[in-house]
Amino acid sequence: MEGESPPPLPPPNFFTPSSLPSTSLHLPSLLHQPQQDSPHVAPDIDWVSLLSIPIGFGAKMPESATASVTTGSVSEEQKGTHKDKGKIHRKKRASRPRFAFQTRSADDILDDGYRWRKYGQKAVKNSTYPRSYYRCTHPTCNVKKQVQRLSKDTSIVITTYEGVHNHPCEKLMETLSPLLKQMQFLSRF
DNA sequence: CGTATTTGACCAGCGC
DNA sequence: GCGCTGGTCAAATACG
Repeated sequence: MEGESPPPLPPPNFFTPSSLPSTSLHLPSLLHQPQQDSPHVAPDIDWVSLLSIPIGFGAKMPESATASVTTGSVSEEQKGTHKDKGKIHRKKRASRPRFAFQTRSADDILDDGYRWRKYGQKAVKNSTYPRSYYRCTHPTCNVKKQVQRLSKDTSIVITTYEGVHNHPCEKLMETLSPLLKQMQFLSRF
């Protein structure tokens, strides 16, 4: 199946309101990241286009939140990782929409409203901390993300998303529905 | 008991 | 061609 949308940019709608409490996203001086690893870091981000995606709600970013984005060329193919009795083989480094950003948080996992299941962890070169691999738990969504703490600045966490969610954010719905109800109620007056 | 995480092994890509 | 490294699987384990 090729359910996912090929457009080479739209990221999922992270930074949902519900994600804010646990993570502070203010890192003014981090834009010049030493890009030691895979993710290339763009010095500037067009959050408007990033957030105005069709899926979900296009959540708002905190005013001065910073992030590093990297996008890759899309090549839909690695779709169904062939499973072969326990041994799968991904084709090449198939690139899908990909972007990384940094957050300052004591917590490795930032709550972006989606549910993630950890499927691996690896020690990486040039980094004191291991990289963790997560996959979206939604059955039809195979978005992945990698989370790695910066060895230089242990308060910084680099999160790399790969792919685009093809489903709404449940948690966000949960969080917002009472709010919406309240708004509707209030708007009657 | 069902679901999520941990962890070691396996495999493919890439550089030398 | 070989070795290194990163990415993924899956069994075992932990947790609610």
